[in-house]
Amino acid sequence: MLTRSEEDHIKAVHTLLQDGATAGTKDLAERLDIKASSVTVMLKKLAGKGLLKHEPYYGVKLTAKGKAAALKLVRKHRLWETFLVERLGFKWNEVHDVAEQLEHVQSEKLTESLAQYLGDPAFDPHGDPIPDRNGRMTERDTLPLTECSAGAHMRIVAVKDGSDTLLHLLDGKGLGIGMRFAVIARHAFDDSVELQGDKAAHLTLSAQVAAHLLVELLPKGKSRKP
Amino acid sequence: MLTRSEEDHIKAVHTLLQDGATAGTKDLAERLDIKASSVTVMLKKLAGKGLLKHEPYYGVKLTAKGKAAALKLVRKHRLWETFLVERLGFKWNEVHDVAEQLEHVQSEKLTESLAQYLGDPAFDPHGDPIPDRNGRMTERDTLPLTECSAGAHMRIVAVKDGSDTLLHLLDGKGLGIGMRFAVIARHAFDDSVELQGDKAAHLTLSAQVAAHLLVELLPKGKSRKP
DNA sequence: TCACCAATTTAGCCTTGTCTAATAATTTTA
DNA sequence: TAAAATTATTAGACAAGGCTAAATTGGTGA
Repeated sequence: MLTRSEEDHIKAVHTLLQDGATAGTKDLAERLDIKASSVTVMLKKLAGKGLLKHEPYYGVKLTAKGKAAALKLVRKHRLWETFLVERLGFKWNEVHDVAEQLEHVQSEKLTESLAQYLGDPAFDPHGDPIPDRNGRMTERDTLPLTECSAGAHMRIVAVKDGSDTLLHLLDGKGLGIGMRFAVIARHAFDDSVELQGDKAAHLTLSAQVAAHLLVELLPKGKSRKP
Repeated sequence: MLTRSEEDHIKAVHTLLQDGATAGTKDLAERLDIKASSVTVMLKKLAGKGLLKHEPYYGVKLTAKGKAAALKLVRKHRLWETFLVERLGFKWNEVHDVAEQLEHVQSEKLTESLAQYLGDPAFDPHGDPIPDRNGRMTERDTLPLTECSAGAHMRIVAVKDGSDTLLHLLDGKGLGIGMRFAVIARHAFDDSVELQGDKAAHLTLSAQVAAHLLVELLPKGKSRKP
């Protein structure tokens, strides 16, 4: 059984590694909003419990045990986010803090009942994959919309690091996970992107916005059927 | 903002007072499963925050502020219990520990969204009243089945202090909240009670079981309609 | 009324997780 | 390559919330 702080540290390590960053003492301190010296102490403790390996000035790696613990937390976090959005009517940007609390509730039965209740979803409301009970996630080929060439057909599958203001903008344009578009043009001048939706919907997105949208390419011509 | 331990203490005081017991240092220590000396310290802290008044050797009383805090916790606890049973398929006896964790999640919006999602229930799966957002509870005239005279028509509205074994027994007999019965007989020898349900269901309950069932009397003759 | 028993509090200690300040180790840069 | 900058660790302190042991308080029975 891990304490709340131990769980927070494990998850922070996992998130950093997932993003391709190194998980050094300093990086963890920033992410957890505590001092580096506190992180040092906790890393020692977690290494002692066999959850991670710590190589100073190089970074932390999770052991299999640590990885499993992290994935369990990610699973719980994303299941709760799904619940909050799909059942309780929260907006994308309102769920994080609450899910952060709910993910620490300890009950195997609760987690699995919730998953089943939600229909064992494979992706959360932000489009991020939800690990199954064994820690396995559905893989998808995605790319940022900024790297999508003109003429491509695609579907929006995830929103990266959605801040309040970004989500507000997307809401305003009626954009959401799962929507399909054709890329009409990419303007070299400002890297903005023009999209054409199914129903005469025509949109222009700035490079900043496009960079936050992950899309999945669709076979051409089939603009409707999956 | 209260800490988890502060919340636990406040709720323990409230529960004891609710049951008509006095909330002395020792009683609280027993209920919280900590030592009396620890309770003393915490009571001092809570009194300092204006949540309760402490009269040594006499007992603790909650202030209006303390009462409000306690009712908020009770509300959250019972809403979560309702969610767990009605939506996730938990049994009566499986919900307490999980609800104990969930009740500490801090989010006004979560609480109210959950309440709305559940249809603003006035009673939880054990039949206990759920305080509304202002702390008000629906009142009901109830009495233990042991005090119900022969010939009376009644409905089971709550199960007091349901242990695993009691709930298992009730399940086995097909008994649940909301069911209507006529009291056929009360046997002086062992205080057992005989009940007659709508559909030829005939049951005998021991005094021990009957004492745990709270019932609401129904106008005679109307065995069907509320 | 006095002595005892139970309830309560006080005093001092421990653990967890944090902090600050000082020190050490490593990498970067000039 | 040596100084500077960055990163990490250690040492000592503190707050929260628990514990044990000892002292205190209040009620009660002989």
